[in-house]
Parts: sequence; C-alpha cells; structure tokens
Amino acid sequence: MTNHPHSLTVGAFAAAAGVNVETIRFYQRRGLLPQPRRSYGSIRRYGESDVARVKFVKSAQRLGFSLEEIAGLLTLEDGTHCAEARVVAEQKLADVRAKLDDLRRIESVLARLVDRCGASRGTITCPLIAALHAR
Amino acid sequence: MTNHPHSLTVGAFAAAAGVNVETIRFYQRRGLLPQPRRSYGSIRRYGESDVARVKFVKSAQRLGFSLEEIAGLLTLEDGTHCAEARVVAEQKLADVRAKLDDLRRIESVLARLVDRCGASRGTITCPLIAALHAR
DNA sequence: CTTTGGGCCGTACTCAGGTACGGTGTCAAG
DNA sequence: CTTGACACCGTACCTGAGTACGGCCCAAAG
Repeated sequence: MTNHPHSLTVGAFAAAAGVNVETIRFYQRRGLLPQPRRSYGSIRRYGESDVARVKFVKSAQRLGFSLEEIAGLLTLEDGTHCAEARVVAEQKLADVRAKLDDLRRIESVLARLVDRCGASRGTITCPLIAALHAR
Repeated sequence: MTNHPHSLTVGAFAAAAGVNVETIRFYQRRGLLPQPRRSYGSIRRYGESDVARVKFVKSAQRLGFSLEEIAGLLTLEDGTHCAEARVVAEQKLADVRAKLDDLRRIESVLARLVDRCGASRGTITCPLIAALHAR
C-alpha cells in the first residue's frame, strides 16, 4: 500500500476510506474535506491524507461529535490560529472527560449486571437506571 | 422532594425529567415508557421511577446509544429474562469499552495538544488525525 | 355558565446526516 | 468512433429523534 501519493479517484478514495462516494461529495460540501486538486478534465484526485481525514471524521462521529464539531476540530489541524485552537480544544477536552465519566459509570454498572446475572437467579431489578440517574 | 408517588401529570413529569411534553408522548409511542395508569378521565399519571427512566434515556443517548438500543437496555430492567439480558448486556459492555478506548485516545491527544499549544509557537500539525487514525 | 389551562390525539414539520437518482461529460479500450 | 466505466452535478429522498400544530375534551375559577 501507500503507492501513489495523490492518485486516488473518488471511487477508489471512498472505498479506501470505507464510505460511499456520495458521502465524500457530501463532506466536501460541508467543508470537511478540502476541495481537491483536479487533474485535467475536472476529475478530483485524492491522497493518503484525505483518507486519514475521513477516517478521523468517522471515529469522532462514533464518539458523538457532530459534523460541525468535527469541522471545528479539523481546523485545529493546520496549527495556524493556535490561540483559538486552544480554546476549542480545551472545551472539547472537557466534553470528552464528561463523556468518559458517564461511560465509566455505565461500564461498571453493566459489568456488575453481567456478573450478578451469572450468579443470581430471579429478579435483579436493573441497577442501570439507578446508576445513571445518580448524577 | 419525593412527595406523592404516582401523582405527576404529563406536564409536571416532563418538567421534572427536563424534557418537553411531546418527547414524553414520543417515548411512549416508541415503547420507552410504559403506558401509564390513567386516573379517571384518561389522564396519565407518572411517578418517580418514570422520571428516573427518562433521565436514564437521556444519559444513555449522550453516550451515543440510539433509542432502539436504549429500549434494549431497558428490557433488562425487570430481571425476568435474565439469560437474554445477559447476552445483551455483554454486547453493550463490549461496545462501551470500545467507546472508552476511543475516548481515552482522544482525551490524551487533546490534552497533549492543549499542552503543547501553550508552550510552543507556530505550526503544530494537529496530532488528532494521526492519533485517531492509528486504529 | 363561560372562560381558560391543561391534557389527549393524530398529523405534519424540522434538522442532521447521509443515500439515491437521473442527466451529462470524459476517457481509454476495443 | 463508439461504447462502458466511472466522474461530475444538482436535486430529491430517507431515517432517527424530536418539535410544533390544531382540534377536541374536561374541570375548576371567575
């Protein structure tokens, strides 16, 4: 792999990134991907870094970031406006930490549930609700 | 608080749960809330446990669970079908752990970014993409 | 007894995030 | 030089998760 640096056509690119072509176009419209260079004849060409970018978008999405937020994160990429970038990043960091707390809470509750489920019989009144409700 | 056990009307209930009335009706249609008892005259009455349930839904949602998945989690509540419940719970647990990993990765990357952002000048080529892309 | 504040209901609209569609262009192989 | 595989484009459509709307009912307050 990593053959030609900027040789991917949309189709190949989309396949490489694991999304469909329309999604690429869509992201372009949303500004999540830079308008790519066009080799003669209006055909878009993409490279490895674009693939990474799309994968990043997908990862971030799985964590509950919206495309808008992700676009924000991506503007941090070029390091230029470092001051604003920092603010955004700090905000996101706080978000992420909050999410981590929630998830950890869920994790332990689920783990306990599974555990108890193995051992006990009969009625376990699910501790999930209680656990999450507790802040 | 915790005054009357099953005395909440939709409006009060929605307010208590921090969502709007339509959302309650919506959740009812989706089966996320049990059809409540109706005091004479077809008026729905809700209690504390319903409030907890809605809050649970909201928490779980923030973590990226869909309403459908949440409905699944909620069926674990009554402890009856413990065997299936366990399977679901185990699956969810795996999901949650994967999410945790991703989030932790993001967290450290963001933290590092913020950190470096404070110290350095000029071009930091954002490590976010790299970090997330790395599996 | 009429007004008004909820409640009840179905249906419609909204917004995000894509996906699909249909028409046109282009280019490389046959 | 035509044909097939893609690329390009705009527009329309779909799903999930609500939100809003308008009409009807009822009970207590003025």
